[in-house]
Amino acid sequence: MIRVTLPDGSVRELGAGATGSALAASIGPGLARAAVAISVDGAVQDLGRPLPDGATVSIITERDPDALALLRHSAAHIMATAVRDLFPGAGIGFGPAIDEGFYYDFAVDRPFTPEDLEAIERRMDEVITSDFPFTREVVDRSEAKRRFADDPLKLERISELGDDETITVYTDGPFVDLCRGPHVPSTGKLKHFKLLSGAGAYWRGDSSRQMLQRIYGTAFFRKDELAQHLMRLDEAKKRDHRVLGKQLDLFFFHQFAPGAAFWTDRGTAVVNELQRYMQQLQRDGYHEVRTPLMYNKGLWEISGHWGKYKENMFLVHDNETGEHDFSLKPMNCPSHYLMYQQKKHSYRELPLRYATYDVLHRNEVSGALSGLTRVRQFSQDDCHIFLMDRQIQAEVHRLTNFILKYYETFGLKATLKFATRPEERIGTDQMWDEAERALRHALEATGLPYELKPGDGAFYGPKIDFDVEDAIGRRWQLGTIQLDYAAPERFDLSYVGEDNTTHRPVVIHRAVNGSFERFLAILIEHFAGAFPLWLAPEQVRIVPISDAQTEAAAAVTARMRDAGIRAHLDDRHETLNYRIREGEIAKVPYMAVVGQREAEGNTLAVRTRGAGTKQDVVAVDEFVERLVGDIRERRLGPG
RNA sequence: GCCACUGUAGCUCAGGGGUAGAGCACUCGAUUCGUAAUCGAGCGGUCGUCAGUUCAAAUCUGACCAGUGGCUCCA
Repeated sequence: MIRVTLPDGSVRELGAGATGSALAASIGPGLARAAVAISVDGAVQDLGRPLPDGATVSIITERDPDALALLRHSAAHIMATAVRDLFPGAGIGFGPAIDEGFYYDFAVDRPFTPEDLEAIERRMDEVITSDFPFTREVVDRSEAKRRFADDPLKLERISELGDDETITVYTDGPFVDLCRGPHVPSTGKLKHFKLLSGAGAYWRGDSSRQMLQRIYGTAFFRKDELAQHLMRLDEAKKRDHRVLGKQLDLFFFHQFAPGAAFWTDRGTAVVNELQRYMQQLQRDGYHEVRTPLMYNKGLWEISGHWGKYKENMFLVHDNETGEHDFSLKPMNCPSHYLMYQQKKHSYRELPLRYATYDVLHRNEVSGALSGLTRVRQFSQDDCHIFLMDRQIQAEVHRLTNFILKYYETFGLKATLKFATRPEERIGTDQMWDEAERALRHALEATGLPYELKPGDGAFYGPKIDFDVEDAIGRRWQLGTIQLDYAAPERFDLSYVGEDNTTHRPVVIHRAVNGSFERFLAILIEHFAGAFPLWLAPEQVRIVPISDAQTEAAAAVTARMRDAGIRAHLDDRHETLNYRIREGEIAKVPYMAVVGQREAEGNTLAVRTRGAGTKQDVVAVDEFVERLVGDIRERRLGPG
């Protein structure tokens, strides 16, 4: 007899050697059906394993957050089962559950085609129908090596396992895999899955190692969840900023300038608007500066970039020395330090905030480039703040509020991450204690929840990162507040304190957008191209019904432009329907139609984006006033 | 950088060893219209670049350029 304690505190007696499945069955048939695994003293394990006496257990069902990862891991095994069947001799790499599904890497002699994926899916269906149980077996090292003698990838993994680790092997039907587990009880548990794509992936992510073929897939417990996930992927595709950017005529790329965007007049209007907003927010207490884009290597030697970051810098050839002694700047920080060094600073000036929008270049490897999200040329809303230790808390508090307010303007919900001292770091423990304490206090003052990332800080100081969630639930890391104790040392920065002696300031690196390029990519996808009025490249399109109203419509357009509104007149000799359609496709927030009635009455028939034929006849004055107000307040909408 | 795929008109795409196709856009003409495509005509391409194979290459081969997906969320 054994006794186990359930989550509600009750104790159950079971026969010796009773398994999780037996426990579930003893509680009820519904639970037995819904059970996928069991937590024993906090560790998740297979239902089929015997329960130890005296354990505290809880049955894990589909509703449990851990259950999905388990299902997906099992799905990866089922996929491998199918692949091994269709591609005998395929080597088996890693096959974990990931955030949105699972993958498995295979050593095969050719990449998988879309047809292969379909065939694998069909074979998986058969494996599922067979409802093979997942069985666990503990083996010793030599037995493990014997079992996987024909698979060098697995042998490599086995040789790395520590002597104190239990080596386990899982079998489902014909497929045997080295695996830590746990798994769902049988292959039949997998009902709703889809293979999504195949791609090359290095063994262990190391580009000097063998290239494997990876298959990505996803799986859910419920059919509607899978359908919803697939719909979300589809929605993300539709919102792709690269597609919308072309459609809305915002920017383009050219093969002669890989990784650097060309901004059209429309795109430039949006970027300018973003920068103007940032400038407005930074009117008080910030010094906007401009510094050179290109520097002699001497600067990079001091900053440490020449040693550690050279690979990512664009070096420039100097005709006089014949050497590549110059580099385009990949970051603004050193420029700001040089600017700080130019004068002697009093403690009274601190915190001193230098803000800039300078263009930066980073030589990303060609394969990493992607639309506006990974580029080689970009500009940041960068700011470096020089301050005293005791000012850190107040400054971080101020910055955090600033950043959150900014995101709120776009309807982006932010979450915070707090990264503390890493293993490899500079500075004393006392300094880190103080820095982390100050950051944490500032964080807590916001009243927002934050995630702790121990050991994730920079070597030169702790940091706060800001993640935002967009309209379709995707997360992006954007802003950052980083404390830096190293740079002031390297650049010998100082200020004169109240005591009339020299002190070392601390530097805070702060970015809100990250880069304008990437932020705009996120905004395009977040708004699906339908920018709020204040950001829209074209805010109003004025559409006269016939030539008789062209003059009146032109007068309205001029009137709006005078009021600072980006208004365009569409007096082409096309039908009204045609022009309305084009305006809708261009996602212009408002179309103001001028017919005879409007021209005579000094009104506009306003069509609001997304509102269809529902129109709103308003006086020109009133409409202009309304738009100017909405733009000034940077209201979200319309739509 | 590495692997796979892709590159045909301004855009989206079809075709494919024997003189380049469609729709939209653009130009011109007609239409002057009340809220998502009026009709007709016309213009437009060294088929990403450079080599090679071939009687013949947009098509096959190679190199290069560019784009797309991916390159440990650890058995």
